[in-house]
Amino acid sequence: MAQYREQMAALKSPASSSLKLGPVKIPRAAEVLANQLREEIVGGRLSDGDMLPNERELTESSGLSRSSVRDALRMLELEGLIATKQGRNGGSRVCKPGRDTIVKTVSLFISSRRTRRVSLVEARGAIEPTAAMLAAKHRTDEDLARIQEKHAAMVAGIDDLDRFLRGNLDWHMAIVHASHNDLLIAFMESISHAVYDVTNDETLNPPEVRQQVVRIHGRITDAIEKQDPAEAKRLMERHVTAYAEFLGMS
Amino acid sequence: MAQYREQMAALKSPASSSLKLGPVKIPRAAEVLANQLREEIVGGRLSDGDMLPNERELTESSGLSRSSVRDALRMLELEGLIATKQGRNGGSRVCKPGRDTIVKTVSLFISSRRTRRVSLVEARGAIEPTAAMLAAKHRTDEDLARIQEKHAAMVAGIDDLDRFLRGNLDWHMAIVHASHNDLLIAFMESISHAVYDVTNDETLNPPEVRQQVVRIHGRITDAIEKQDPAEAKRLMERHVTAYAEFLGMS
DNA sequence: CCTGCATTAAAGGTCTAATATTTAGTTGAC
DNA sequence: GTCAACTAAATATTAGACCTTTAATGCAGG
Repeated sequence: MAQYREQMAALKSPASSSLKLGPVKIPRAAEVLANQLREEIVGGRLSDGDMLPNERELTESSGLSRSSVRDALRMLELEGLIATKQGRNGGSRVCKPGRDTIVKTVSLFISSRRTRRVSLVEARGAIEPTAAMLAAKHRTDEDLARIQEKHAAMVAGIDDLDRFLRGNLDWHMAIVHASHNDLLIAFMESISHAVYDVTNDETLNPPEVRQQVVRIHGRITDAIEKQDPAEAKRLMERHVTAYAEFLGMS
Repeated sequence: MAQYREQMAALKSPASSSLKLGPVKIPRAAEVLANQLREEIVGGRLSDGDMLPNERELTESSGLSRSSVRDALRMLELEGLIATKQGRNGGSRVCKPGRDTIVKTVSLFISSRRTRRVSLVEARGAIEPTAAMLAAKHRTDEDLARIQEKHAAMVAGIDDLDRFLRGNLDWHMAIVHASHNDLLIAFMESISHAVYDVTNDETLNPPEVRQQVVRIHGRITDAIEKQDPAEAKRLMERHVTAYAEFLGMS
């Protein structure tokens, strides 16, 4: 605790000289501790699956109060770096953050900024062609089966907007997953729900558009089956820009 | 509080029938409150700049303890949905989450999963061509000036690896900013530092590669100046895939 | 032997209440 | 009028108690 107070004091000490300095960040106790623990984790001294000391021990060794310790643990938990379990033999276990952490953050970003439809479609247009190319390059047989299955589901549901859009979403996500690139998967998962919501409208999916979508999806699926990266990318690019232009006109 | 206990009890009530159900999520008091407040915010009943009730009021109206209320506020703060200020007239003010929230999350994801270099470069390869295209389409004069400035800085620092890479990074980010697409900017900011770290190596940037990089950067800058989206995209695509292949060989 | 129940211990979850610190306004001396 | 001291209102932190959950343990009865 004394340690902490010193840090505080140092931060607030007057800059008596004429140094121009930006706004001073005053960290809270919990943040300081969280930073230390985070450093231990990403620095590799604590690895996946290890247990953190329990709250009371941390309280002692840090010199902070239990509330502050708990605040720090909550932060790490929200960051997806630890998972906390109640009960005997419970405690905080280190774990690698999953894609869901990214998805939550980006989803909040999108919905609270009311990101425009065009921005979403642009972002999708950036990710999907590359994802399709990588899928064609790296797909396994299970990946392919999944993609074909989702495509079939969409074709079967072409007359039902909900089923059609659901199948559409699933097909796109199956392709991105087949890229085996965690970052692209996370980004795409983050925006796909928003894209779904924003295109969930009868007028944005008239029958002739659906027909065309199904046709090109089929061709892309084939290109991935044949493991033709360039073709998969080219077709996917045409597909997303075509739909973007269609949206732009409506 | 009584309310909360009821929820708990309901969650644990025996499913007397033979329903198969997944692992039961047991929310904590603070989470429940956080969810309610988050809903108020993203649902639009509280908008950017509004003040939340202070902690004691929330304590009263929620029936929870102050610790739980504070836990909830901390969560929202970490999500970037509120900013809390100490002191008189302090409190929690609603704010839109910024890109930095995404950047932090994704950076943690990358570093704690030890994401492979190739994945990073693939993700960059997805984002940048589209960003270049959008930059050519939507750039302002200030955007262009900034891009040209960063390009000049890189050229000037071509013999100093640090300056070269720093200029490289800045140029790429300037282009992405000129796309005026918040999602692409956030994604690119998230990975650019990692890409920088991962390519910060003399052997990955021999003189002849630097020369070539500068040349094509110049052409891309020109395409953006001339507002030629297709050309900007084509060149950027060639640029990133060329570097990806160079990395793949080394 | 093994099943099932009660007990217990260890951990996190919650509540209360007090104290410390920060910050914006207010007042008063000059 | 201006600056310093004071005051009030808010969050930050601490302390300690009690509650709830969970797993291990032990024991009784099959």
